[in-house]
Amino acid sequence: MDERKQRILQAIVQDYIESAEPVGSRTIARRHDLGVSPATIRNEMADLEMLGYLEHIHTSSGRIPSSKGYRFYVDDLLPSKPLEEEEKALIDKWYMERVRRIDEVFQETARIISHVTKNVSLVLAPQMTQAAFRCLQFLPLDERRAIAVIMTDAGFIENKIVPIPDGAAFEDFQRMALVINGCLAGHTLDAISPAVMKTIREEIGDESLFEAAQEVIHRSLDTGKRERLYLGGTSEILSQPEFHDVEKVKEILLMFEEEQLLKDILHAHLGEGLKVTIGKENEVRGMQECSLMTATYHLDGELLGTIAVLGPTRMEYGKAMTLLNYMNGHLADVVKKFRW
Amino acid sequence: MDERKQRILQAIVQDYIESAEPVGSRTIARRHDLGVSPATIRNEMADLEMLGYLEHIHTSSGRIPSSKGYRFYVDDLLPSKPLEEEEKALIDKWYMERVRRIDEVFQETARIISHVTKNVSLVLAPQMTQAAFRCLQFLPLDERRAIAVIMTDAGFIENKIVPIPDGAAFEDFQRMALVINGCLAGHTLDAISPAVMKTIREEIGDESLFEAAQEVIHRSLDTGKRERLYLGGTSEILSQPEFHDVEKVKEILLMFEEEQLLKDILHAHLGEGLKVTIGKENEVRGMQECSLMTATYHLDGELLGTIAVLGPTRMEYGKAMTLLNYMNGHLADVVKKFRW
DNA sequence: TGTTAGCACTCTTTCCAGTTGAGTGCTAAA
DNA sequence: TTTAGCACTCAACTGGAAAGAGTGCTAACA
Repeated sequence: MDERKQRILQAIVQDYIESAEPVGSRTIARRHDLGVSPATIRNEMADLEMLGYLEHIHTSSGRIPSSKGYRFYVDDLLPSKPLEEEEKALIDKWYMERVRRIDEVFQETARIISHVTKNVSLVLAPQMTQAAFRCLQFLPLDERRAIAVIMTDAGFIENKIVPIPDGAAFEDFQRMALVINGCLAGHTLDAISPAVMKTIREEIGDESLFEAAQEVIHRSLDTGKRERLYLGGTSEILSQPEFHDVEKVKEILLMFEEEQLLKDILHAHLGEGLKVTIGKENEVRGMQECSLMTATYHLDGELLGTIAVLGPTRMEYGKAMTLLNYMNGHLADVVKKFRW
Repeated sequence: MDERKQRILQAIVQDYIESAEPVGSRTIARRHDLGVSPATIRNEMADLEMLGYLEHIHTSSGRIPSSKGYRFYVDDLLPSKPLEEEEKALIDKWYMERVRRIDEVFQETARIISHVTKNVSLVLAPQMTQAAFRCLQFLPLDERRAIAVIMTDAGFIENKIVPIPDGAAFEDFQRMALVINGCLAGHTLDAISPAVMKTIREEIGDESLFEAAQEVIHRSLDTGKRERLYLGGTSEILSQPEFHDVEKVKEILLMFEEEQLLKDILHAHLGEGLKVTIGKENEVRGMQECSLMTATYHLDGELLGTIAVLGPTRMEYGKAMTLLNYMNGHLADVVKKFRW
């Protein structure tokens, strides 16, 4: 793979991303100053096809990049350009204007990403399991019920109604809260071991009270695992010529409805930094003609969540990468602002 | 509009709903036992077109119903049939299997409606403004902050972090909670008047404390107004031949992204019972080739929210109406089960 | 007088053949 | 090694012909 081949591949990928039409040797020669004639380019293209970087619909059509071609382009040929200052300012402005509560941060992030990249965006919001348990408190509701309020370090508060077992009083619950807080404070929720639970059981003593406690803790774990997913710009993707076929649109919309599937996909990329999965590299049916770019964002070293761009393989990788890299670092600042 | 015309109109609408093709006199004569020849039907069709119930694409095409035609069909010709017992059982099963928390009730309702009708469903979940304020409590968070927990009769609990003003202590907040609970208990949130606020101000005495209280109350009002909207089956609509054109799909998907617009539309129908808005009767651009069927559900006489079916004008009105009527009565029961 | 059969007419859809144009692959010359 | 030239391929477009569905009108019929 000599340098000229690389330049030609780069030219083809860029032209194809722009035009969505198979590109021919003549077009490349005219639009890019490679200093060689179309015939030479044709020879190189034949080689590139042999090597698996390009594809051919039929004998007399131009070339389009294969998944392998995009992969090489993304890994080695992508011209990097930082985000414009004014774009950064605009993004800050959007956050300022439209976000009032912490969960709106993610909604707005999804909006921004889809708006800038003209593709679908996905934002997986922090899961409580990664955040440390902070404290649990009970509030009296009526004679037979109490409200459990559970807080974590990441700024999330959950609540649940618990029935007070016969023979117990609200005061027992308050005592129980002390025990639980003593044992669990600082633990991440998925680090709560059976041994710790056993200690709690012994300290509480009463079996029916412990069952209530267990339910609360179980619930907080359960809620924690329920990561939230925000989708943006599902209609943007329809502007792309590859989605002019309604059947394909349907397939992808159907995928968007399967929230758990999307969460699992994003979850699998958690902690991997910026990663691009191109075309057939995607295992999920319905995404084989798409590329997915994911990035994980952090806050003070603690894993927070995943942001992603989903578009046709012919997406503007450079732009998407630039934006995700920026949001990656920026999102932590925004979250901090809307934290406690 | 004699009876024969009505039967012919009914036959045309039904056939068109089924086939999505303009229907001709011969088809009607063959498929429906009207006892007259195609020629007679042609004459009647010409009359119906004159009266505005039918439309004509070009000289030699069959007829399709106009908005007026659908309107007459829905109002006067719709054959009513109750939901099958087994369908009811299936719906109950779905709720049982998939719903764990109160907000999942609405998500699942949307799923069920879209699944049964093969159209898009919209569910506007209860707004707190309609629910009565139950009580407010504070929990200590640290020296300078407290957590406010607000509960309403409808089973919703919201929380918010409030800073404790300099010079005040957590105990002042507890005193404040007593005052607020005394003044607001039983009020619906939108019935909290300036006069009541003034009383609270006087009873609290301290200005900075009152400001904190005001913020909490304002926040609970604010959250209350944020009705939640659940969408289901956006991909279903693509199976309909009228959405084979990607431009139309895009237009409607774009509408789905404007959550506030959808909320406003559903909100406008709140309290009107079962209502059908057909084709051009819809004022919103992008919905002019669709019909929207809405129904409001109640719980113990208290307004809860709106459920709706959105589909092409050629939707199966009978089925949708049957289902909405059933869900209408049924949803209250389900909500009750998942309430406190 | 309402109903029906017959027929001419309209318009869409489908098919086919011919043409155009973009693009390739190969060969031979520079 | 590069390039010009040329034959070849294939998709996309064009125009016309034929088929088919359906209408509207007229005249006959019960």
